Amino acid sequence: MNLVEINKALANDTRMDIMCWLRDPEKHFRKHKDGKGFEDGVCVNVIKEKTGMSQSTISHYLSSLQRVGLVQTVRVGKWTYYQRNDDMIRKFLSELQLIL
Amino acid sequence: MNLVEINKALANDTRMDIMCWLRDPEKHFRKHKDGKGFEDGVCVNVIKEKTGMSQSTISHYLSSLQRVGLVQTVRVGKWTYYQRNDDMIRKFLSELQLIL
DNA sequence: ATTAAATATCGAATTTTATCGATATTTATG
DNA sequence: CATAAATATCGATAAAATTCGATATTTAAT
Repeated sequence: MNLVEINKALANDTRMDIMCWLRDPEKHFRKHKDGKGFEDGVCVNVIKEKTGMSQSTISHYLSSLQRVGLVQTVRVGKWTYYQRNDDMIRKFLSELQLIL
Repeated sequence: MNLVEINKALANDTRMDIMCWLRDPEKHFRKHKDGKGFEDGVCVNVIKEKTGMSQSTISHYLSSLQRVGLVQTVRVGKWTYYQRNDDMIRKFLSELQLIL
């Protein structure tokens, strides 16, 4: 875990928003069209719609968040579902608490 | 207090290091040449020496940290002493804990 | 009043980030 | 297998961050 890299990932309004929204997908995102719930996370396109940014940008953002471990993904068919990695988030917060 | 702006300030190894070093100046910095202690903080030049970066860069870094409220300064004669703003740091950490 | 020391600001060069549209890839479906 | 849908990657451009050396400013000491 690299604290500064995680801070970089969170040093952007949209990426920070996404992290917060993913705490409670029901509250923040529209339902998946195929009726699937959010138990595996939220698919890229639904996040894209919420932000209003381009698909490529959001895909890129989500990759960054994944690269530093803040989110996890599952691929199911043609969809990639993104959800928070609460383990890593806890680790990050306590490490930051400890050293800062 | 702007969470994302604070994250940007901490999204750099040197600035993060400085914040950490300032937790315990006695441990991390050489003494001030005029014999002054660290009760008001650490002067720019001593921080500059520790990092090995240029004076202008470190001055700039310290300004960024001050702009977001992570450090406070006192001017005494020709010296500017920088020290942590623990109040703000606490606020930042608990806000981050709360929303992330 | 000059000079010297500490810090801040300016201007510039380089690197990194942000962001898009276009294209490639993967998977499901007719 | 051809097509469509979802996502990922590529290439490009604009904006922001990094970092320096040079210069300006402020204060102390002669």
